[in-house]
Amino acid sequence: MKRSGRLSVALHLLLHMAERPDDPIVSERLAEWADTNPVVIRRTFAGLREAGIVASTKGHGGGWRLARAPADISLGDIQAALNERLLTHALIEDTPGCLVERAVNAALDEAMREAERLLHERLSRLSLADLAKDVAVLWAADPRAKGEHPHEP
Amino acid sequence: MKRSGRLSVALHLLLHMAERPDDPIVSERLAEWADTNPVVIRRTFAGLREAGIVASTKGHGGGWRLARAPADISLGDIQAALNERLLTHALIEDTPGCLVERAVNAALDEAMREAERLLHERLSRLSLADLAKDVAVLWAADPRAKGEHPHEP
DNA sequence: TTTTCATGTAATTCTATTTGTTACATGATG
DNA sequence: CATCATGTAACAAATAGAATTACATGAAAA
Repeated sequence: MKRSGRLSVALHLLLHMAERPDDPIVSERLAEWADTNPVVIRRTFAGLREAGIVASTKGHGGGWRLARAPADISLGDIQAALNERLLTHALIEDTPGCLVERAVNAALDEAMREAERLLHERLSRLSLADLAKDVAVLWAADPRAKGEHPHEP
Repeated sequence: MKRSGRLSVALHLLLHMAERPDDPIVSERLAEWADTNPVVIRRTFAGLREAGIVASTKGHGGGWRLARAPADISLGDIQAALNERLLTHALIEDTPGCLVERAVNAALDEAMREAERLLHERLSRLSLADLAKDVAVLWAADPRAKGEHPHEP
């Protein structure tokens, strides 16, 4: 597989950041957790910073932390901040002269937009705090699984 | 742009094939219309043939034609036959040990599946005949536009 | 103030996916 | 049997995304 995608990676890391709101985490550590490169983290998180979801500080003791409470950060916010394309939007070209192409584009575009709208609404109804609760439920159901966590001390 | 995508290309060509159900169209001509290569057409249409949407014949007078009436071919059928991925399905990995990753995957997967289901239902409610009707409406609204069609004799 | 640590970002390389191309086999028609 | 068309495999090219390198900026500690 490997179908990571920025949204899932960001969610994973943000949830870990939410576990310890007080100490910032450096890009290098986040990169280890996500099995990627620190620069990729900075690039990805740049959008989150602009959206006011995370804040970064330089120098000693610096790193990344959440800028708002987990309950105030929806998955929709995160998705929008990353502007990752979740749907393909398979249109033919900008302004086709062919009437058939125009009709195809119109139909597909409308269907895609509707699906996109649904997806965004659904993601907007979930917050980081909700997901953290899901994690707690999983943990209660299978306490041993916490040990399987590959990146805890 | 150039965001073609197999679905939009296939729809475009199928609609043109629906205009003249009686004479098969060769891959080379379809390729010209879609501004691509004949082999790409054959590859794309192979899925449609397996799904019983189109039929191909070899030799003189051969080519591609619709295998069913346009009213019996839904956009959902076509999309399924092409198995083009319209949504990104951004999951982390197959079976993550980390509970956080599992919770993220569960939430995203459910949202994605719902959007996918909606999209497929919506596409399944539209047939090629419906789109052909849309084309007719466009033509009535702007009769000159038929002349802009780049691939008519 | 100088060193160290961390982010910010541009530029480049790597890699995986998709698309396009070539070549040739198979089958149907005249 | 010559021609036309699909069917496919194999390969090349283009693309997009990710990873890497390099260096600048700023903050804390020494």
